[in-house]
Amino acid sequence: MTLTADQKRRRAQQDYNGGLGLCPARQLLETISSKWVTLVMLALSDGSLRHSELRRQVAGASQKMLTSTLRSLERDGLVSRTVTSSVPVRTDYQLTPVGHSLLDVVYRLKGWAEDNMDDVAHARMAYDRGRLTRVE
Amino acid sequence: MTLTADQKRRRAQQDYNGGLGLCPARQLLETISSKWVTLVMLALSDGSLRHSELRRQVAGASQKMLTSTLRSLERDGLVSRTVTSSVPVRTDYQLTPVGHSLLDVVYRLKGWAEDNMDDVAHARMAYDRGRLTRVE
DNA sequence: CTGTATCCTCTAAGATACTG
DNA sequence: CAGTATCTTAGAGGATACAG
Repeated sequence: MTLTADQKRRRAQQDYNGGLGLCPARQLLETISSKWVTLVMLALSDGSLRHSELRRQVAGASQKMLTSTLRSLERDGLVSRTVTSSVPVRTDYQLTPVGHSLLDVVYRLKGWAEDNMDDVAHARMAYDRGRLTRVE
Repeated sequence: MTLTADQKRRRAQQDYNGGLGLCPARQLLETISSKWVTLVMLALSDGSLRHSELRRQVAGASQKMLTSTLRSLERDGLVSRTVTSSVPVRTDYQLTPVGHSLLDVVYRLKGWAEDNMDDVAHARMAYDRGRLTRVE
């Protein structure tokens, strides 16, 4: 059986989605690139916080996003959640050891970014300038 | 002037989008979490490749995505593009030094993922199991 | 206080077809 | 060979209202 290049590509696409898509590194990228994940983890870096405290500290996140971010972090075992059934309810969140180790990795990312994003920004400007002069 | 909590949150949202949204680390995350960026960079890690070679090596990427990924990498100065105006045209791509240094960071990410994503996967299963028994 | 549930919007990614 | 142009779609993120 002979496959066209296009068919091969589509099959590869399947492979990607079912195989590489499950690759650990890919999953990690998807986790930490979620909009609020790093900010929440950062907020929790020096201790546990209540939901309302997080809300204040990670200002800008809607309640829905804060909750869903926390849920996914909890699900991944990066954050632990402690509910105190008083009235009113009290909920505390804190990084697990795994969560802390991930935060270390995030700091490395941050380090590279701070060291190099200036260059990147300049490259972008140069590139865009080139495009403009060619277009106008 | 007094702001409601909601007004404060919305202002914070603005601040985020106009301020933190421009934070280097955030930009970096957005770059490398784009679906094909890491795969393309990986493919280019041991030398330059032509467009068609990349197409074969990064199987699964549509032509559009491959091109647009390459464009954004070029714009950021992570990849350089060399066009040879023969017939037919020949285009070669290779990582710049900055691109290589970013690849190093990506390898760190990959390392953490390989070391910890097992734990994460187990945490997920445990979490989901809990949810299920509660729901059923 | 801590959350769900609903609806809406916007954009990354993909399918497809065409050009120098 | 290398690339652009257009259309479509799935899902992340956000606004709002309600509930234990």
